[in-house]
Amino acid sequence: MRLSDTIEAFIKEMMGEEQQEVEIKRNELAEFFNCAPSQINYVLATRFTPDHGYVTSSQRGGGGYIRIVQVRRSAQDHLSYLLNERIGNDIDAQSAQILCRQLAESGVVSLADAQLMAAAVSPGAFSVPMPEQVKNALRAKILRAMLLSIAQRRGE
Amino acid sequence: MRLSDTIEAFIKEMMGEEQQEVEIKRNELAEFFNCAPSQINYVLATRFTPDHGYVTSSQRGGGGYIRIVQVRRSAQDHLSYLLNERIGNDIDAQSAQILCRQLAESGVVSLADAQLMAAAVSPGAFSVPMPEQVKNALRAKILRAMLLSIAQRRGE
DNA sequence: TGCACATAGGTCAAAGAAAGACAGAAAAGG
DNA sequence: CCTTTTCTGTCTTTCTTTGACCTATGTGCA
Repeated sequence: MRLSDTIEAFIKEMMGEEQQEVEIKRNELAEFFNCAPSQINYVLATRFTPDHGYVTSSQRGGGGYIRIVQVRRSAQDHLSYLLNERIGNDIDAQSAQILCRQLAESGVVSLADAQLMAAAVSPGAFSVPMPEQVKNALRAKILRAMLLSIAQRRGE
Repeated sequence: MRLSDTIEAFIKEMMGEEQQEVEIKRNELAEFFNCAPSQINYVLATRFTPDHGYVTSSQRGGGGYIRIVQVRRSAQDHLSYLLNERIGNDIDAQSAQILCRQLAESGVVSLADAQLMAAAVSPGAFSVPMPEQVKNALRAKILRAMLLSIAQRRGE
């Protein structure tokens, strides 16, 4: 069995049934499996992506950690679709507004969330001199980040 | 748990419910936690700034002390302060994160909203090639737009 | 009054502790 | 073989902790 698979299994094992969330220490884990720390990143990058239903966050420096949260089953498919297909690498202001409204109407996100997202990517918020292309790319990233944040909500 | 976090928690614990204010002895506290006195300054500088909702003052010499006062604002005041004073024409990523967190901690917005806003102005969401100055300007606009959206939904 | 000394806290830079990024080597699959 | 996946190593970035030196305040004594 490949190391990556072993580490993947180990992390999933750690993630209990109730608590779909786990916090690891990259260096400790690497030491435990006797591998380079960056191996852990490889596992995360290839097996714990949003497409796989996971969102990760981390903290550097003394006492640092990596937190892996499993996205709720119901939200996962939507998330992959939105991230990969609906929002591309760029999205114009109007499409973004429409998307936010649809998300609210279809009940994927709350009205409040949708309004917040819409405000963040509104033309007004983006009224700063820079090429439209860059704006569209940025809008996509911001929407993406916000959706990941919503997907990440769980438990507390 | 990091020492800084422990000290932060300890100080917040000391701060009673009514009495939103506490006076500490830097050296005593350092002795208690078995650390360098300047560690206390680090905690204050990173967790008890005005952005975090605290104001500190101190007195040197015999009988010296550090006083930490928590500033309590109404939700309205807090929002208008951010909109009119704190967020200027630009704001860096870290300040924005801290501001969002503070909004949640002071109960002005829900934790979910705060996280959503934080995600929108996070370094990750802004990982597109453009000068930091422009990013900061845009961050300010986006943050402002989101806060206005929240203020508005509070309106009716 | 004024100076010496003890007692505090302040500043800053360097060291330490993690995690991230990315290129390139090694191994597996076909 | 050649391509793709896995793994390692090196350098970078971020956050924390420590330590050395500085400044301010209070006190006692000439």
